[in-house]
Amino acid sequence: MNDVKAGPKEEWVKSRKVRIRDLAAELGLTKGTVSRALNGYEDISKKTRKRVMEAATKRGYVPTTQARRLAMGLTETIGLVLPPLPSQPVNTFVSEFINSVSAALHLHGYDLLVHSANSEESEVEPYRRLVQSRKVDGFIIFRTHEKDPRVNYLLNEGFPFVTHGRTARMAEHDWFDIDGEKAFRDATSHLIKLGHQRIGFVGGGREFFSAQLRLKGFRAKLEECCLEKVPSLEQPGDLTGQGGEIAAQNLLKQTRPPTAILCANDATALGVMKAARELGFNIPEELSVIGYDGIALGAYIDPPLPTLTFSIEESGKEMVNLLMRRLKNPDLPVISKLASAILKLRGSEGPPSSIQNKNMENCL
Amino acid sequence: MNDVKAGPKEEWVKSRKVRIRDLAAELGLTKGTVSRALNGYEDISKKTRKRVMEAATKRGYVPTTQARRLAMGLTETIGLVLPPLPSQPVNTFVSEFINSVSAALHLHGYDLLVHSANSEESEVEPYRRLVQSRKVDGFIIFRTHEKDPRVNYLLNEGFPFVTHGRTARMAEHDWFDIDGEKAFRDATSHLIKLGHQRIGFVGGGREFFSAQLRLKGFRAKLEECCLEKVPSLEQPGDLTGQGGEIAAQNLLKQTRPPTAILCANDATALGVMKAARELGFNIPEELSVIGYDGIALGAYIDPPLPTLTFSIEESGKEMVNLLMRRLKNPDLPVISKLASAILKLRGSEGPPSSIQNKNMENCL
DNA sequence: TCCTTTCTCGAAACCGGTTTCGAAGATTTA
DNA sequence: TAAATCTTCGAAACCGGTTTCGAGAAAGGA
Repeated sequence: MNDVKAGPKEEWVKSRKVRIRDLAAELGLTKGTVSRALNGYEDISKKTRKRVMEAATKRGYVPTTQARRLAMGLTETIGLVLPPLPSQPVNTFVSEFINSVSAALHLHGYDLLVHSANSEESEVEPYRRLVQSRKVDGFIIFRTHEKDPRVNYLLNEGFPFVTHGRTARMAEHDWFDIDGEKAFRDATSHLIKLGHQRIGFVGGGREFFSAQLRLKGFRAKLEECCLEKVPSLEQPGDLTGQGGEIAAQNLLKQTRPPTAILCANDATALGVMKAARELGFNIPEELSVIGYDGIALGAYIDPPLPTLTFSIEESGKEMVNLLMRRLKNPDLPVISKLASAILKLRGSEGPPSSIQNKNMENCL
Repeated sequence: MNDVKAGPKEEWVKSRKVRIRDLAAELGLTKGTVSRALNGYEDISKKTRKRVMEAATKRGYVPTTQARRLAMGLTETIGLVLPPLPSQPVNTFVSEFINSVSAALHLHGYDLLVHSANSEESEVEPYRRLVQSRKVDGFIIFRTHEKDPRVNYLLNEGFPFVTHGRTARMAEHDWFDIDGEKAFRDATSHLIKLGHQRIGFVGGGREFFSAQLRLKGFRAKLEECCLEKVPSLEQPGDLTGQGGEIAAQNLLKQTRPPTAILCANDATALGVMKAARELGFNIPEELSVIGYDGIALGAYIDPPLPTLTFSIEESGKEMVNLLMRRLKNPDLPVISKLASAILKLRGSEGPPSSIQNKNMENCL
């Protein structure tokens, strides 16, 4: 009776997986009963439940996920679409983030589906495909833009998602973010305390909201400390090393170059340091540089790179929590979580060579 | 008739997705006919096919993947289990690799399921779960060990997979690898040509087969050039920066320290450079260091880190090709592909300070 | 002893598709 | 004009599970 349509019995017993109907037939029960026994329904006698569970263990029965999910009308899968990687990725954020998200999802019985974005098509296309084919129940989005087409699309569809980073429509969706504004206020404050008064800033592209906020924090602290805002000390960047090099040249070739430079990320900071060396600036004696991302490698270079760092593991966990909450009850009000980055000094940021320390103590 | 059990019609028309039976009802056909029309069966009249396809487009019908896969008895999904990340990941291999694998799979209509390994349980456990629950059709495995329990398990199950890296049982499974042995012969050769005669080596842990092969290449070239093999110049490492620091101390505190050090990866190399600086060695004047991995960051440090690099994108593509071939026909003979790493000099490896160049030209 | 309640399980529908089979109707052939 | 063949589609089984409903048996109460 078990013999479905396979060849000799000995063969398929090993190769063919045992399905619920095999188990049912073996036990003289129907598959409905077996299913309920295994899923803890109350209307199954203890005796039968025990028989079923023992047989299931013995035969190594594990329900086929596809079938179970179809029957239950859910996918238990979350999508994560990798944005186009920079041609020379330097930070390990993506892999750590995937790792942490995946681990957190696993605790909830969810799987992580990772897609890559095809640079030739629209940014939302992968999302559209995943939504339409109903492969996922929700999305984890990171590296948000201020006006993010992915966010617009999903909001319009009413499809659940959580972003890592804020957007222009952050009031309408759950998000998790690092308080980059505060982080850059802190970093700026630290530099001012050291005596720096001409501080350069290399940004990260207008499209990334987070980069904007970092700039905002920088400016806020300058103003708070009554330091003059010098437009030429704010250089655009693109979150790459090359962008950092170019920006650094623009900064350091000025007649009064900055004595410290704050960078929107570590890749940029590395580019800045390279350009500074090439222009003959000693770091940190003549120039202090601070990055953002907390790349581990920063500790190994000479001089070590001070950076703003945060817990990627926490980011992943929190985002999964937000998403699970949303999936459980789509009508809950939007919530968000802001975590803070901490300034990881590595002993290589110093006071400016010529300290002209106006009395600023009261300001800090 | 379309009204299933949702509320007012206006509402569900937008929210509820259209299923094949809706389409069928709308067209006055059965779902079997609609399915065949959409899937290009020959027994559907051109007229009907056109009607069906137009309606499908208009209503935005996309078959639910879960259901299709269940009916067709396949998952079209490949699993990738992230090995426990080092506490301080330095290279971006993982994210680039995932990106490339995912893109390549997508071309074949396959999805990528990324799982993270729980360090508390056995390494094969995630694989076992994915196999048993039939969530995937095959695996992409990387960072192989010589005796790899994952490989053993999957071979025993007869489950399709491809590894990035060789194993003790490489004759039994498809694999892709970088020819690390040749890479290290090349790097060693390059150093010898520059005049180095005492070359140190920092390995990468016995468990990784690839690290072993790199050592093998190093030794082979030494022998080929009739250079004495000095055991104390071969230091174990663990592929981390800290490991590199320790190894470098062991090497450089010797009475006759090496004039060049080859490292099993870039993280190690960075640790070596850090320790060397702290011990007062000038790089590259007194010590040349070469790494392996091709991290982008290596170009930004001072001095730049020479490294052995390879195309991660190609790795991903090739592995997917191997796996797709295997899935299409499980009985094909095992094949493998070996790609080569190239020595990426960055202008910071030099001759030893005191060149005692024996005549070695004939040897190279 | 008979009726009601509670336990336990079988039967069948369902999830949303695919695929096989066969029966009409249309077309060609004899 | 009847028979044979071809087109085209409906009906139904199937993939491997879950869940609802109701029936029969066992237990409890009057």
